[in-house]
Amino acid sequence: MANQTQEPVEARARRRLREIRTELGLTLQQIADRAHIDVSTLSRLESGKRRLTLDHLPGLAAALGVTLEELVGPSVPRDPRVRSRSRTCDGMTLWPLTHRGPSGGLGAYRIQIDPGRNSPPAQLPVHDGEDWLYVLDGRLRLVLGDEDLSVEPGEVVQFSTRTPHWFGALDGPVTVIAILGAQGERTHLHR
Amino acid sequence: MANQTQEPVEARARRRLREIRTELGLTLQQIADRAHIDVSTLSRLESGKRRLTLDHLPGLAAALGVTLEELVGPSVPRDPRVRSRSRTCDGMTLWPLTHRGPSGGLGAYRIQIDPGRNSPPAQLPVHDGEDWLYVLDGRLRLVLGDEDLSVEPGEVVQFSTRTPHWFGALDGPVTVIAILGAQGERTHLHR
DNA sequence: GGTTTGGTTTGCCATTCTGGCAAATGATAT
DNA sequence: ATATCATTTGCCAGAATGGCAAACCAAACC
Repeated sequence: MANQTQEPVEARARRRLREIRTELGLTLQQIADRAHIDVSTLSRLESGKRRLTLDHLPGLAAALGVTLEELVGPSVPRDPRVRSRSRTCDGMTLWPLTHRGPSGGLGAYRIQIDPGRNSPPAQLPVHDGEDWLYVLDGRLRLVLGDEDLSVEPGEVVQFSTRTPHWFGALDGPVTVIAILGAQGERTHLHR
Repeated sequence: MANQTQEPVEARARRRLREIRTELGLTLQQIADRAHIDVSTLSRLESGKRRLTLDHLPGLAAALGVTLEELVGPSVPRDPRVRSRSRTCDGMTLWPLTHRGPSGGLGAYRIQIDPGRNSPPAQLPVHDGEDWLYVLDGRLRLVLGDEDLSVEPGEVVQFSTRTPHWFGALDGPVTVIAILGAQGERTHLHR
């Protein structure tokens, strides 16, 4: 056999496949469609009942929004630590990344946005401060005043929260890193 | 087929296999032996008459003395937008994520740390401000005063830059999102 | 020329694996 | 209980596998 003393690359890739998919809250069907393979095939790939080949990788990596290396590479899995302290509201799950430190009303979060959070309320919140977002996975829909933007993975937006604003999912789950300035309660509605 | 619009990963791996082997002046037999596979199999792998699977890779990479990544190659790079404005220094590549805005001396970066940047200088920098790091990939080595920490993907660290500090790679390339406060030039060395 | 000597490719074939549909099973919500 | 969605499994004709031995191909050397 080709792989004896070494690590089981294929098995690990399989495990990550499932890990990442479930973390993103996606179904076999969704990924299978995006990767142009059959659901049953994907099921068997993940569960080890079918050989995962090299040419499966690009499609699957793209479908999951990760790099090829994240599937085959030797790097460690993801954040079990941050996981426990999450809270959910308004179709988003927030993992606080900062210990509420001396730096005042500023918070950093890893935010997982539900595909369902895809249209803004009639009135957009306005408050003091500045928000900063970095999109890790998925496409973010950002409404800023009159503008309705789409933000792609790897892109960044930064804006004053005095502008009426809202963000959500464009067409699937989204993961962002967010620095939210002035998390205060003095949030007003607008228009 | 699993791979249509994407690139032919398997074909590329095959090509590299042969390229590297011939460049090293090694024979099929030698590599086959080291990788514990049959010569005929290796021949067919290289010439595309047999499917190259994930579990072939570690053995072959080891036999050729290259990393797994060198065979499966650089994945499609993300974020072409941010990519162009990078700058490199001290074994790190920085992609600015903030437009130097009104928020003063605060900068957000996506930082790629070279595996070579793995040991701190004799004197650690000290300056005003606060740094915040979120590890995306790889393991970060963080030296903070007397502590020598390892930070895993998904984990976060936040510290005052008045503490003597340094960060680099632990055992491979690292990608982090960093918010560096007070990027000022008034950096001093310590001890 | 003809032969020798690596190096590489191919014939063979019992066994295993593949892909993709449809149907079964599991899990949740109503 | 029932409807709905997600995941797993049965099926099976056709394709791929592995590994031995034989064939092929060059280049070097009588």
